[in-house]
Amino acid sequence: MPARPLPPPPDRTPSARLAEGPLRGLVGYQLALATIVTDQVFDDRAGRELRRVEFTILALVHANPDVTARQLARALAVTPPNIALWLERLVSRKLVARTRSPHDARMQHLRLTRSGAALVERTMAALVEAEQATLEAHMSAAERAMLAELLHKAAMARRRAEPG
Amino acid sequence: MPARPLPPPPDRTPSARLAEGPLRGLVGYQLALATIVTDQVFDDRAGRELRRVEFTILALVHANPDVTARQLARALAVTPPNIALWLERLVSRKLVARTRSPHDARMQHLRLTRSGAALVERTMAALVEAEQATLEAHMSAAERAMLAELLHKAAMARRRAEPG
DNA sequence: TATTGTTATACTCTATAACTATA
DNA sequence: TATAGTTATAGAGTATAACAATA
Repeated sequence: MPARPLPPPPDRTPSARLAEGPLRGLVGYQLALATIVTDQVFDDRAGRELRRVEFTILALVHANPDVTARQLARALAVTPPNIALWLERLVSRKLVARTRSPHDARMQHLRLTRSGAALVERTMAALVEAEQATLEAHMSAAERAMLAELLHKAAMARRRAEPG
Repeated sequence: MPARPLPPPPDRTPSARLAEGPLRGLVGYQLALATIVTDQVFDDRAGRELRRVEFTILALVHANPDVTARQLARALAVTPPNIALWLERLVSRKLVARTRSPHDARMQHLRLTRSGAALVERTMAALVEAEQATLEAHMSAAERAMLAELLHKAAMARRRAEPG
């Protein structure tokens, strides 16, 4: 029979065509490789204006007006000192506004400024579009939605490190 | 009607119950949160012996005997200087053996030592078991397999930074 | 001249501990 | 005594540039 170019074997890493072996079914490993793609998407479309953590903080504050730093830290599994550092940068860029809680002066409530809201909305739209454009060659819209849904379920398995 | 405890609204972050808003469908965001879970799994079950990158390198070398450092760097999107650092640590722990290529003396082929192979096999089994135990309350085995499959598809969308 | 791998180095990000202010 | 937030600081990880050896 005539020679023909062999199709590359399945179950191989992107970019280097290495066999994955038992890594193939390991969720943690596949997460790490998929994250390379979404990190590229973010860096291309938003990396000049925001870090990934910064974007996520802005988006969560946008969806949860008057959230506190502690709540953000828990949601993102970032330590309180580090949340304080990121918030400091966002506040100094006038993207986030802090106000002391009238009920408990230890807490401060966070809100986006007008420019913060504009930035996060613009960035969100760009990222949704870029994710779609990047992934659509390899998976359908339904598969993308299913992926986000399954990731959400997996994320719910997080062990609680701190109370409340 | 009688008061009853309200069920928590859906589409909220783990651990802090923040609304996700449009983040809900953003694959990159859900990846980051799901990664928190698998990182916990890894740290609990393997973190005392190996870093995540180290485990992945060992597993890829195991599945691809005589792979080169450059191939590993491409597969994992790690820069060549950093792969050299990780390999140096693994070689000094006698988990990986380097041999110069007879065909091209610039390259070196990597293989696991006996103890490297034993370690990666033991760790792999522990991680598979721990992932299952951690995720099974929130998703079925079929959903886990689907998740790994969709992640693999997403990972294939990686943009090539360097030639072949 | 290009490629593999390494060394040197600076930078970013993170974690831990200690501190202030409030409850 | 506990909690929210911050400051100080050390460590881990990463990236860039420059270099050596080989092709």
